Amino acid sequence: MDRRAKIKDIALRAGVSPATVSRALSDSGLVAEPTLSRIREAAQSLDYRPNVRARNLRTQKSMAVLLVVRDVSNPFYLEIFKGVEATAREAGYSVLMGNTENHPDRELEYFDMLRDGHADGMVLMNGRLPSSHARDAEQLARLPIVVALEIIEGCPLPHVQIDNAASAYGAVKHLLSLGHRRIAHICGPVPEVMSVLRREGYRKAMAEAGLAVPEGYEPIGDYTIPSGAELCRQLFSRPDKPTALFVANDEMAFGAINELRKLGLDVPGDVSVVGFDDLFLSECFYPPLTTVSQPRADIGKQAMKQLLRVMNGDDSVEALVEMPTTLKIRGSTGPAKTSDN
Amino acid sequence: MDRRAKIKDIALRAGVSPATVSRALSDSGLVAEPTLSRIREAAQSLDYRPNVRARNLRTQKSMAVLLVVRDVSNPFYLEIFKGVEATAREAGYSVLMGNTENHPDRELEYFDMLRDGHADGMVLMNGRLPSSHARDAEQLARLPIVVALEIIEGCPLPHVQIDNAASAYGAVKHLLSLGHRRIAHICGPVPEVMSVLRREGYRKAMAEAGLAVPEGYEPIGDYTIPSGAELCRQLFSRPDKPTALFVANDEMAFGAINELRKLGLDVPGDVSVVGFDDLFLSECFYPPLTTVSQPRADIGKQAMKQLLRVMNGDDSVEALVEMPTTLKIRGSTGPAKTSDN
DNA sequence: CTGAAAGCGCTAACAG
DNA sequence: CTGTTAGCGCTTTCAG
Repeated sequence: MDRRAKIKDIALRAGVSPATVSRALSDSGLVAEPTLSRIREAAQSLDYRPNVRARNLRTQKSMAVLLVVRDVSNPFYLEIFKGVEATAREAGYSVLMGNTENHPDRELEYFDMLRDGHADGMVLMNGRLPSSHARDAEQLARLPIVVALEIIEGCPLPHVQIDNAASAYGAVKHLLSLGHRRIAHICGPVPEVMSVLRREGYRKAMAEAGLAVPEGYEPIGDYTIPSGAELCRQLFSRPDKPTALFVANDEMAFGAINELRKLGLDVPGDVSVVGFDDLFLSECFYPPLTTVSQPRADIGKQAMKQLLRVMNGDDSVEALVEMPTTLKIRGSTGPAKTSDN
Repeated sequence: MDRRAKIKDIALRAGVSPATVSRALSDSGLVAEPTLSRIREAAQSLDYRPNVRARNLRTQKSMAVLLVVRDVSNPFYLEIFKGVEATAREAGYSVLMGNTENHPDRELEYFDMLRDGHADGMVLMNGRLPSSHARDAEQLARLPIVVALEIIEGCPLPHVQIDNAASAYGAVKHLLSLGHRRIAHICGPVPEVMSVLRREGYRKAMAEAGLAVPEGYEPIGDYTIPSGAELCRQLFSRPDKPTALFVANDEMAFGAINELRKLGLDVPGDVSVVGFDDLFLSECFYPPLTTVSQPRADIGKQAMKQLLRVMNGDDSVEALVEMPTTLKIRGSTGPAKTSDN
């Protein structure tokens, strides 16, 4: 007996029809007791396992979801993976990794996978839609997709995100409260929404404090370490050097801090730095980075939860779930030197 | 026309049989030219996409592989994900995330998924087998599984790994060449093979240098930052404080360095530290960490390549692929103080 | 509560 | 080169 037992085999052994076996094994409650346990025993003794491919065809489901990111090797996603994976598992879904590398072709590919039945739903963290899909809002809204982390403007799909502007605002407020006045902002790749929003928060806090943002105080980076270093160097070659930096993500903040060290400037003695994201390692960096912490695992969980609702046709889907951030005040920020005020 | 076109629809429109359509669309080369393009056009105009679920059932394949790790949120895996994903994609496979959290139940679960046809193969980075499978080597060897990164002793499956002992040996040699004599080793969770091998490399280098390893110079950690900090503190409360540390992974090395800072010791001025793994951020850590760099993306690629061979019944599968490591010498190691010799 | 029958959409013999 | 036929293994009407 080498081949896998199928439902038919167990029907034969239990002396019932395949249909009954199917019903018994799916806990439908439609099978009576003497039969039920007979079937279960037969299944057990034959070491039966349902063939998912057959089931998938019949039910037109895959019990899998697609988790699409720009770059699987970005550490930022790690805990989101975990959150999504945990929630998906619980509901019986498995998770397919999608990696777009910011290629429009690949972005489209995952939409196709959805269409083709590779997966039943998708958590999209890609920040944009394939152009072919962006047009028709009606049709788009019907797709089983939840947008997480990133924000796609004017997109009718449910979103799970943080309040980027408010979080940035809070971070800058913190610097202000420490007495800083010359606060520069190393910005993300505008015009991406997320970067724009974080910059907005910065501007709002500055404006409220009655501070003008000097020309060139908002250089634009690309979220990478070298970019943070480079822009920091630029900023500190100015006559009006900042005493504090609000950096749009932690990686650029790392780059900036290392650059400051090279310039002989102490953090936070000479310059305070606030990041955004709270990466693994931001805490054990030296100095420990003050940063806006996103509840990444929860974002993953929420996104998957929403997606489950979408896939179940549950109408309690929320168009927008906003997750709270917290400013983690650590060692990279300190009071402004009084001479600098 | 709302419903998806199926092969039958396009057969109808092109005036051929479904079988011919299937052949045409799969580039089998069995369809002649006038027919071929007619079919392609029909498919195009109907916006046809094959239903993967039907195909999967028919072909008894899933065109998916399972990538099983202990903890998806461990940054170490990031580039491996990328390597596996890239190679899998190229071959038309998608990648399912598997996360065991070191639970035997979950480990088994993924083996079951393989059996059940969720995936056609598995890259196992879990370091052990479910007890139910460990017994029967014959049967195990027939499963489409490649073990990567971790080493499972006596397991007949193909492995893709690095030479842990030799890499550790090289790391310690580096410290020796800098004049260090009191070199301690913060060890991983023995008796796990990987930790044992790294310790072996350390011991070998020490022995060759004619140095005895003092009692307690090889404390055992669990690869986490706090564990590195704690063991470092212990080590430096001894009378015979080390002048150098070889730490079994980068995370514990981070913990150790932060602890040294707290103790008022300079790295590398007072103490040199070598890590293992070369994480994202090890380079931008302060001081930049000297560490053994594993070619993670390549490990992922190789593992997937081997798995493709296994799944294709290709007999060129190598039982063991050993990937080369390189010692990245950065700022956390320096010459021993002469007074310490 | 159980059985019979139909079919999900595709591919692969087997003929022609 | 193309058509016919027969399932892959399961679930789900529809009857009884």
